[in-house]
Amino acid sequence: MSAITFKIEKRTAGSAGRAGVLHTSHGDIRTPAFVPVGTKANVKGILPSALKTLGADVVLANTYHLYLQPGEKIVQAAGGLGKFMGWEGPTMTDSGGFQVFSLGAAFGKTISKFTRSNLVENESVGTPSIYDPEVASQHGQLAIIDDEGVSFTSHLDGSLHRFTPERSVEIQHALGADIFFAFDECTSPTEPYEYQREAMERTHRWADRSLKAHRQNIDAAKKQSLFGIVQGGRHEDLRKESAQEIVSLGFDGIGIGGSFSKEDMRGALSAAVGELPEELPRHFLGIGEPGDILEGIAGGMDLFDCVAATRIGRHGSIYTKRGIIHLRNEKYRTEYSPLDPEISIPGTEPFTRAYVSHLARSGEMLGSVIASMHNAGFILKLVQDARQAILDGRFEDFRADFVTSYYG
RNA sequence: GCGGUCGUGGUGUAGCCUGGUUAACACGUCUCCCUGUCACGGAGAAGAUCGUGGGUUCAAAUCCCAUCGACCGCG
Repeated sequence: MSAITFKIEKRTAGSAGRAGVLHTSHGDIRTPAFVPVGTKANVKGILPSALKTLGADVVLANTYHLYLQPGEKIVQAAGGLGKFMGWEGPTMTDSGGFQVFSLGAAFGKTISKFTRSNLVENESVGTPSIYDPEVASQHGQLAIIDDEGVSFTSHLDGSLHRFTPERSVEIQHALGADIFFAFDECTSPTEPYEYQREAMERTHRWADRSLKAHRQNIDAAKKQSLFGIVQGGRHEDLRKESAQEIVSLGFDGIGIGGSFSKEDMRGALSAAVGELPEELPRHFLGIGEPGDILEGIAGGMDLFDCVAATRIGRHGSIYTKRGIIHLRNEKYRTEYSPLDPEISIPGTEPFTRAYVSHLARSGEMLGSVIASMHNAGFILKLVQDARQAILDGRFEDFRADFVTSYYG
């Protein structure tokens, strides 16, 4: 049994896309949907009320971060993630597995510089039992993967911690989101095929353990839904195999994980989606840029989360119908025009490029707030418009028009 | 008027005593990057002939003299 129900309302004609509604006890998520990321129980720079006005149905927080600070017990005592952060709608949590990747993303690329390090083991068999010390040290972190789980040091104080699939489920039960993810390993695209297979199979074992741990907690299983994650790197055969395996385990929804190059994304996605049953909601983890989201929608994905909107906004860049612009650039200092003359984002109407350029240059937090709101609103609207286009039977035209304008 | 301190990229400084490769650093500027988060992030670039004039020396930001300017103290 599942705590959510998913209904597909309309499919695209020339592609695998679909529009639907994902019902949760905290409200409906109209799909395709963009899920703003609120890692530490807040979408950086955007109040929940504003987020709602911008059109968000659901937000996603991170297990790794909330476990470290303030600790899942505090969130649980507050009444769960949604209550804690003042968000009344549906919520999701990521498993923390991605940190295994993000802490060691450059492993293999710069490994030659560290051959003297006794931290690097089993290099020849492609088993990075410890990830790149240089990258890790940027965060003051190390992560050690074994079949049981992953040991890692906190980026906050360097203390040692350990996640296993069971522990991740336990934490996510405490956080109490409507939808949460199984603990997985996200590999670097630079890893060889053998390692991609090894990591994928480990992720499958972890998925099975996650599901068992979830079902053991009767109360949580009634209220929360668990999504399994398909891995397999850029290899279509692995993606296919992973999708079959994850589906067979009986999750409430499917996440597509991984780190791709642009060229590999479409193939890996379609290979996986081809193995998925229609009725399960599909979440494309960490995607993405406007074009990638539309690609994902066409490929049959329903949910997307991504930090890019708020992150690039914080760093002074905004999406426009004509592509990304860097507001910190010299020329925008005196451009007294709307952030994007071709689109209206609720709450950002009064502000000009010159104004936000000034705020960004002077390090004012309001600049980050306005740009984050604009970008989140831009992506939310893009996905909403795409949804409407699917319902109206004109998705491919909509997509082509957008891409032509955005990517020139 | 006398004595002293100080003048180095846009800003603030280091280097000067013990002359010697492309004058260093921070911030700022310019450009790029950011896809299951890093708000105070990452990469690259441009930018000073060291106040001015003269002298010593193979060689001066560095030593000497003069001069201009800023500041401090004494009159």
